[in-house]
Amino acid sequence: MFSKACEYGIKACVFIAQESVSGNRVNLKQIANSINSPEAYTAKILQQLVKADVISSVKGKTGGFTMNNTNLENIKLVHIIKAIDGDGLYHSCILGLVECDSKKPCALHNRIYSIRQDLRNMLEDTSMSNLINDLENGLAFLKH
Amino acid sequence: MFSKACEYGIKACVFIAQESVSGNRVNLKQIANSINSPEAYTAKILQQLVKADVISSVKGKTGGFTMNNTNLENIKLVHIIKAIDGDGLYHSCILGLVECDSKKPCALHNRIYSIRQDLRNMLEDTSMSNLINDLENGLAFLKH
DNA sequence: TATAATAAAGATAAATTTGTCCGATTTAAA
DNA sequence: TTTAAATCGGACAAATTTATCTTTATTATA
Repeated sequence: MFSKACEYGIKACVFIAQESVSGNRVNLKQIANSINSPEAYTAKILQQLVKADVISSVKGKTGGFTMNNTNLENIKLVHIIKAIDGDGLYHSCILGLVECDSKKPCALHNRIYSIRQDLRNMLEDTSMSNLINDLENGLAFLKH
Repeated sequence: MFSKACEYGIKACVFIAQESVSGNRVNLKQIANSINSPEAYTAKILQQLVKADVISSVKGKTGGFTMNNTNLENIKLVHIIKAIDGDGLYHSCILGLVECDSKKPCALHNRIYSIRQDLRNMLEDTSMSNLINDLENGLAFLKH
């Protein structure tokens, strides 16, 4: 459903957000460690997220990554996913037709429509603060 | 969401099913043409579907592919998808955790759960006959 | 100022997915 | 019996995704 890169990106963001709340800036090694991801590849993904303004970075010694923690309820899953995978997940035709809409639907268009809509709503509604809450309460995990 | 191979597989099956109803056996060229897919690659996918008993094939001149048309309401989307992509779509963790269930959920587990369940139900409920109906009535298309 | 730790950037490599090609086998029909 | 049209199977190639390596730029601190 998501690319591997996107999976890493989401987990990294949640971790960064969580640490940002506690006032901590975290570096690549800490991130990769906390989400169980390959370090160098994770670095590439973090760069994409910095460019997309989802997270911010500080170079140099004591540098690392943070999220503006006055804004965590405005950073939604959809922002991360768009930055990495684009918005094909609920925009492009599920059967790959170039032209597919309610006027000229593919064979699955109507059957997948509401499911995709639900997915879209979830991704647009779920914020970093929402996700952190579950984590803090031990209701969810970023690694096993 | 689906792999390219799976997209082709679904479209091919619907086309084959539709022709089977009319008593027609169809060959690779007709299939690739009707769903706008690369011929040789489509051949590979059809082989997988034959092995998985989703479709059947006849070799030699006048050979081709058919579906048992007394059984079209029992062939569901899920059978095609399992044969090509496996059942990861609603079985494996959306964030890639090896261990992820209601007892130890990933950060998105609960938020994606019902959406995946809806997807699963749709794939398990939608049969070839269902899909053919829409096609026959001009309510859906396999190519643009 | 020198050093060490960090992110950024670019090149490369490995793995997977997508796609092509060709020969073997099968079968209907000329 | 030959030929032509079809699936099958294996090898190969291209494209994309995932992952690594190396160098450069930046910055805090000893």
